[in-house]
Amino acid sequence: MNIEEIVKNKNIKLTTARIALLEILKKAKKPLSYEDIKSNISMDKATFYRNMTKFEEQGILNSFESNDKKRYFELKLKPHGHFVCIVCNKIECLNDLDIKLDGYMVNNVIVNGKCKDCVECA
Amino acid sequence: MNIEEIVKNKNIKLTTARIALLEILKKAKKPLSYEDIKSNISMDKATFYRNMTKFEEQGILNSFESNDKKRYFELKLKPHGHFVCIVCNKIECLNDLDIKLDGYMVNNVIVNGKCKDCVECA
DNA sequence: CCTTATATTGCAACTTAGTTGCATTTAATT
DNA sequence: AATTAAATGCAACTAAGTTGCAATATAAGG
Repeated sequence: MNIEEIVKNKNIKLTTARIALLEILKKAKKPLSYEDIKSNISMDKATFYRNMTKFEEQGILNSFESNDKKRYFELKLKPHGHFVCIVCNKIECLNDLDIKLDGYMVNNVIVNGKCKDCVECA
Repeated sequence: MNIEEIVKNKNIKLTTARIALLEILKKAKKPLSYEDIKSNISMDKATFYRNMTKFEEQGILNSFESNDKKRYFELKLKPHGHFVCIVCNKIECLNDLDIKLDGYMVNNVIVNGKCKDCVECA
């Protein structure tokens, strides 16, 4: 899935900033925060957050607050859940987690707890 | 389950502030933020957050960041998941959601999406 | 019941992820 | 190329949560 397909039929102007963001998000195998990618882009954080809001409004990505008080963003390519470790804040994708709730629209499932590494070191 | 049972065998000094907090959390049928309860208590927010951290360290409660950038706290009485609406930020308890992951310790499951009301109004 | 050691509290100052206003620049359209 | 609406960068701001420190309350021992 290339960038053109992602933004097809969306109300999105394709600026260089947005293409750079979408490329990075597409390559990432997990949700990213502004902190994660700011060294890879030359873009004000206001622009970053405004673009993320726009992408989310247009249904291109999902976002959620993690336990480190940061917002994480991920393209809506293949739906899957996420595990967030309350000790080390690591985020892992959970591909075998499919939750449906009648009458609700489910965007993202987040499981909070201790990851394998942090369970062992407890 | 009364307050004495909750703090039994925990390293917790029972101050009036803590008793008030535990009473409020026990009565609540859903996770609460500082914002939610500050009008019901006379307590500095530093004291509030330090006590929540202490309670969590002692395994008395779980906490998580919601999509409104606030931290929510709930006593660990009966394990259950939570639905968080990305539109209206409402939090609902999901009592029929039981997720286990091999090797991980699961504390709290959060489902992000649109609640029944916000799906209808979309 | 009074004293003492230790934990807890309140205050105020601070931290930091994210937001907003505004002037400037860029993209899409004619 | 000119027009127009949207996007960008900057700097100032917002607000949830944290920290240092002096004052206070708690639990334990005499």
